[in-house]
Amino acid sequence: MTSDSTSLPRTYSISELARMFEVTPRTIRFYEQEGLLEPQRRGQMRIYLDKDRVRLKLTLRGKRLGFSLAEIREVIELYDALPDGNARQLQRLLELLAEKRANLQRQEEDIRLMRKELDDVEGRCREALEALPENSED
Amino acid sequence: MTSDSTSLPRTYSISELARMFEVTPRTIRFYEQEGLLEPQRRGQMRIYLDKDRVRLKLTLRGKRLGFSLAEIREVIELYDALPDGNARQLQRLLELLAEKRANLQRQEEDIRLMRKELDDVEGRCREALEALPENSED
DNA sequence: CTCGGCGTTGACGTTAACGTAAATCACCGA
DNA sequence: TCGGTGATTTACGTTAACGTCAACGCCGAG
Repeated sequence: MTSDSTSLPRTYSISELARMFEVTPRTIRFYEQEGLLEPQRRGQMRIYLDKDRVRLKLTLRGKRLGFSLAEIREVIELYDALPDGNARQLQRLLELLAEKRANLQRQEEDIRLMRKELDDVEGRCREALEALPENSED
Repeated sequence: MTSDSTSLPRTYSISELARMFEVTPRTIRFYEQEGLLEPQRRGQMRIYLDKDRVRLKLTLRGKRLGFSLAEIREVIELYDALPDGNARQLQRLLELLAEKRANLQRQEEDIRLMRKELDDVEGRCREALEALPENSED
C-alpha cells in the first residue's frame, strides 16, 4: 500500500507537471504569475494538486486553439467565482463563452477550407511526381 | 465600358487589399518582406493581382489556425515551384502537407474537447443564475 | 504651382510568451 | 561535513508579428 488513512490527495512537483505536459518549469511559473495557476506552498516549494493539473491542461489546449493567456485567465477567474458570482459576473461569463464558441466555429470552417486547399495542393504535387521522367527505381 | 481589348486583369492597391481583409498596409508589406507576397510594381507602387489576393487570404487563414508565417511561406514556396519541382522538393511538400493535416486533426480534437468544457461551464453558470434570489423582474 | 492624398522606405518601438542565466536555499545520502 | 539534485527569485534577453513615426516621392485638382 502506498497510502492508507484518508487517502491523501495526489500532488505534483513543478518538474513533474512540466514533464507531463512537455513544457518547462519556467512556463508553469509564468502561468502562475499570469494568474492561471495558484499552487499550494510547502515552505517555498510549489505543490500542485489535480485542480492545477486540469487548469494547466485547459490552458495549453486554449493556447493550441489560439487563445491568449489573458483570455483564458478571464474565463478561469469567472469560473472560479462560479456558484456564488453576482449576476453581472455570470452574464459576463456567458458572453465570454459565446465568444469562444464563435471562435471555435470559425476555426472549424477554416479547417474545412484549409483541408480543401491541402487536398488540392497534394493532388497537383502527386501529378508532378508522376510526370517525373527519372523514375526508374535503381 | 471601363475596359475593352483583352480584358486587362483586375488589380488592387495596397490599401484596397488592406480594407478587403481588415488588415493594415503595414501588415501586407511585412508579409511581402517575409516572402509571402510578390506584387508587381508600377514605378514604385505595388500592384496586386488576384493571385496575391488569394495568397493573402490563405496566409490569414493559416494564421487563424495558428501557423507561423515561416511555415506558411515554406508551403507557398514549394507550391510555387510545383509543376517543375525536383523530386526532393515534391517529397518535402508532401511531408509538409501531412504535418499540416496532423495539426488540423489535433485542432479538431481540441475544438471538440473545448466545446465540452464550454457546455459544462455554461451549465453551471445557468444553474448559478437560477439560484440567484434577486430575480423579481421589477 | 502647390496642396492634399496615397504610396514608399527606413528605423525604432511594442507586446506576448516565454528562454536563459546567476545567485541562493533546502534536503538527502555517503 | 560535503556535494549533488532540484527548487526558488530576480532580472535581463529573445522572437514573432506587427505598430508607429519621420522623411520623402508622385500626381491630379484647383
